[in-house]
Amino acid sequence: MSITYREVKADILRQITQGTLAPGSAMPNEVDLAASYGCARATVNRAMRELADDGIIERRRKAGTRVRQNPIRQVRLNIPIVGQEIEELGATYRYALVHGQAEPAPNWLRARMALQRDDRVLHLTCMHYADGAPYQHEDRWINLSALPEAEQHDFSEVGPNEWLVSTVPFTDAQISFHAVQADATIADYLDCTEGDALFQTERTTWLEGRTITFVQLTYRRGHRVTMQY
Amino acid sequence: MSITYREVKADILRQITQGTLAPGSAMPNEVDLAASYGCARATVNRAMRELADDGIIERRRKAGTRVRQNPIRQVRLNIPIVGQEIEELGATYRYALVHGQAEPAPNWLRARMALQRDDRVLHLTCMHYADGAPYQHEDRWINLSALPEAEQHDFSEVGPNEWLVSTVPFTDAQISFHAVQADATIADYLDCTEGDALFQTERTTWLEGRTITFVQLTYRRGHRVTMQY
DNA sequence: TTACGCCTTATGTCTATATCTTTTGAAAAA
DNA sequence: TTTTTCAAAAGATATAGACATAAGGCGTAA
Repeated sequence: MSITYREVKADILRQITQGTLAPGSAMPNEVDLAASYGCARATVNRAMRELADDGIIERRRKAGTRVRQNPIRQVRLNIPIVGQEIEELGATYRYALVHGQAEPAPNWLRARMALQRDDRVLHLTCMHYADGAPYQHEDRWINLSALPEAEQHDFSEVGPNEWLVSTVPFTDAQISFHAVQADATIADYLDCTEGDALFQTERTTWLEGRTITFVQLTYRRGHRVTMQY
Repeated sequence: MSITYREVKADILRQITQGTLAPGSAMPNEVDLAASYGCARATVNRAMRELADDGIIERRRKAGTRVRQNPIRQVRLNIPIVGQEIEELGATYRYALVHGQAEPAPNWLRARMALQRDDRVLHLTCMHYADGAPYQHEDRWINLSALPEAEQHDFSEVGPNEWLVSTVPFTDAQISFHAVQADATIADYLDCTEGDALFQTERTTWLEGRTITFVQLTYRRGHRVTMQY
């Protein structure tokens, strides 16, 4: 077999990292590269397409391909559901429903979830434990107009996150990470001190333009999200 | 022209989201799909490959392709350098070097950066401002054994991050996000109250197995990292 | 029954060629 | 000079056919 697209990709990357192909410089076109590697143009194309996707090079029709001045640094971040996250740590997962009640949406939440004036929400408060110790506090609101079956569902055994991903998979979401100070309630749940700095994730989820759910996930003290690139 | 791989991808995705193809179910093989779409196998292959890459379907040689039971939720997170980040907010960026000194690596850092006993590091403390207000505090250590030219460089005008990405692009890195409480020093720099919960990023960067730099980036109060998927 | 190894099959990849689309730069028109 | 138009260039994508590779499953031998 002749040269593979992986080898072409690796060779081009090597030339870039070793400085043979300088940042900002133009690269030969696909036809010429294919000729010099002695392979088909499609093979070069795939290698170049992946490098562009990785943020290493920049491609423009007619203008050609050039090495990016500064490579785009990007990571892929998996968003696991908390049970899996805990079990991957090698710990035992336990879930508890703290509180669940259907109620009219408060104003701040109506704005946040883009709800109508009379929309009702299911407010759930849950705890997730790793090896018996508090791991994550979940404060969730589900839009009952968009997902009425949530009101009948029993969340005492299975967490709302798990139920939602199996009931409405393939949603869109916006996620945000930030830091919050533990208030007395959260400190109590997460077994930490009031005022502690905690890592919090907020997530709003849509299905076909309708807001399904908004959730605040507050992690135990010292939680980290790590990534490689 | 006949059907495109994008259309095939969109159609398969539609079937999955609409439930025609149930989660966990096996899909027809590429040859059959190509026949039913009236296109080449390569076209179907690209559509399916991208769906697999998106975490929607699962492919295994011989075993075939099936719809994932729970789609993998993943986001792509760009790691901008702080100047760009601030300018994208529409604010004016200003940089200041607070402190810079070459010194022997303290023990905790030696462990963290996997340094030898006698390795020296350049310790830099910098501030980044958006429209004149504190935005980010940078505490950085550069391994002088790996990057001796850093010692001669003047970091009073251009931040170490910018200098590093142009001097040693194409590095590997591990990033971590977490929350910290502002101590008196940080509170002073970031113009917040001691004890405030702040978002912090830590990053260790390698080049060919050697640790280049370790940095702690502490953001102003209320900083958020947001993503879509 | 169990373990090993072959056969088949589905995906993975390459080739060679062709057409489509976007974009740039130059020529032509105002 | 400025604007419009157009052709060429380069990447984007499609096709048909071929071979490569991994792995499930079955048959055979221990």
